[in-house]
Amino acid sequence: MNNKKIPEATISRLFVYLREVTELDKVNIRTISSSDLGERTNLSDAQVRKDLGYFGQFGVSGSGYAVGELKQSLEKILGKDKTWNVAMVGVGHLGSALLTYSGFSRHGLEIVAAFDTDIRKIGKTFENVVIKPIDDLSKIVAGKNISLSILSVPAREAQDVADILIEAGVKCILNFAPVSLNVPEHVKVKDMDLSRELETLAYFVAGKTNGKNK
Amino acid sequence: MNNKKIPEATISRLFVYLREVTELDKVNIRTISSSDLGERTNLSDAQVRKDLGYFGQFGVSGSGYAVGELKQSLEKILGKDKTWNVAMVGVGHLGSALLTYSGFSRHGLEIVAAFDTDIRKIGKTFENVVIKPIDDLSKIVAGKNISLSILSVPAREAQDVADILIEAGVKCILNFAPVSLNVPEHVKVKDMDLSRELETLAYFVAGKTNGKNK
DNA sequence: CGAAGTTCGTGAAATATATCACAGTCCAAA
DNA sequence: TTTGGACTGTGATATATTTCACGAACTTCG
Ligand SMILES: NC(=O)c1ccc[n+]([C@@H]2O[C@H](COP(=O)([O-])OP(=O)(O)OC[C@H]3O[C@@H](n4cnc5c(N)ncnc54)[C@H](O)[C@@H]3O)[C@@H](O)[C@H]2O)c1
Ligand SMILES: NC(=O)c1ccc[n+]([C@@H]2O[C@H](COP(=O)([O-])OP(=O)(O)OC[C@H]3O[C@@H](n4cnc5c(N)ncnc54)[C@H](O)[C@@H]3O)[C@@H](O)[C@H]2O)c1
Repeated sequence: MNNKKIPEATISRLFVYLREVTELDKVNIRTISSSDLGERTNLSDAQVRKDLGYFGQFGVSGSGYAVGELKQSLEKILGKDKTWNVAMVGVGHLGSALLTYSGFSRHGLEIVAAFDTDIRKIGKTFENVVIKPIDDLSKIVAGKNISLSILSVPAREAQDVADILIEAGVKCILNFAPVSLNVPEHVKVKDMDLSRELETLAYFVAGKTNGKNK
Repeated sequence: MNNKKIPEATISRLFVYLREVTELDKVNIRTISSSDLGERTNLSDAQVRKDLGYFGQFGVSGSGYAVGELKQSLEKILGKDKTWNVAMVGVGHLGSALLTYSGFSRHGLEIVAAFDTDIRKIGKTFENVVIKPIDDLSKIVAGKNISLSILSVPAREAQDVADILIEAGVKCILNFAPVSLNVPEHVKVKDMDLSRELETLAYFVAGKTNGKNK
């Protein structure tokens, strides 16, 4: 039916559609058109239809998409019946906020292991996760079959830790350290460089607005 | 010389190049080729040259880019001589980690105001920033000429707070709440949806790897 | 100095992604 | 049942972004 390559952006948007139809479902809205769904997600109606179109035909001409069905279909497509184990490395300011965040598990993401080098932190427990020394990483990641990781160590440590994670078999890294990580082909990194994102936003409103000369 | 529209992705990468040449400069490397710079940033040599090409000619055929000059040029292009005031709304787990992060100010981003609704938090100080009630937002944002903001309130509150921010004159929102914000044309939102990013990563390694059925 | 070897800058080509636009389908109402 | 209106699904088109590829500029070295 459709064997074209699916853009990564499409997958990412599918999660947004799912979030939206989940909300609609809660308030007993039964049907939604691509244009309404687009409006709610700040996307065009065509974008919505095209994204869904990669995976089949979910809509009904004349009335739109059945919310319940679309929700189920998206959950199926996106593998929402699965749970992902996640390893967290670097339980500092940011790491501990993430570690205590309950939102992940609602999305099937379970932080099942956390690592740090600071002996004052090792052994402490956050949300049922005991912080382990980094030297235990390899064994634990393999043992718990972990393929996702969150990296929130200082920039200077990030590459070393990434290497350890990859060596241990991790396949994805959500990287908060402001460095470009060097990783093999089969490993996916998503950089979450907050400063950079803010600065990029600022760039596009500069001139119109009010950055101050130092 | 060049009046084509510059891709946002290019701007974002420029910050990466700048980070890299800053490091090179520190260790007294004087010259770097586009292919070396690309290697360090996980980009192609052509990409590097094209990105820089939007802003002029910085390179020297046969030897590459002079690190010091490139650094200065990038700083100029990216407005690194400016400082941006940032407002932070929602000083919870995530917000307080961000508030205490020293990395922002190293990039010319100063969190100069923080807001919350929780009376137990109002009045407390983090890194010289006193947490204020949300009702003071409008006045303070206008008074301090703030155009950037970080939104880390619960999802259900996010749209309301965004409206307040926009009404107060903020032009950019770095949004950590997992909701699609509705904003006017002239306001830029960057979603930082951590769960979604992790799930999207997971999607692309699924099959090859080990999500567990619930 | 001249030749060999690098590397840039940049149009042109290739890819990737988003939008358009409309035939075809379905619904609802009379 | 028929008609009008509301929508989808999807090729075709447009736009955006990246990669290619090569002439020209520059460096180095014998
Ligand atoms: N805190 C923020 O709000 C924020 C914002 C943007 C980016 N970041 C980035 O996120 C990363 C973490 O920031 P943070 O503020 O949480 O820093 P932090 O110093 O509070 O925490 C870092 C943690 O990593 C641990 N660590 C250091 N080396 C390690 C290693 N080799 N293996 C395992 N653990 C190690 C430290 O013991 C510490 O607990 C940094 O790269 C920072 O630039 C943080
Ligand atoms: N904590 C994390 O690691 C994490 C990870 C991913 C996403 N997020 C998202 O970031 C947001 C914040 O998460 P958190 O864990 O820090 O939550 P939190 O509950 O710890 O903090 C939220 C803060 O916002 C304040 N608040 C609530 N309503 C407000 C309003 N109308 N105006 C001003 N302040 C208000 C609360 O008093 C609280 O201090 C949420 O949307 C969450 O989904 C958090």
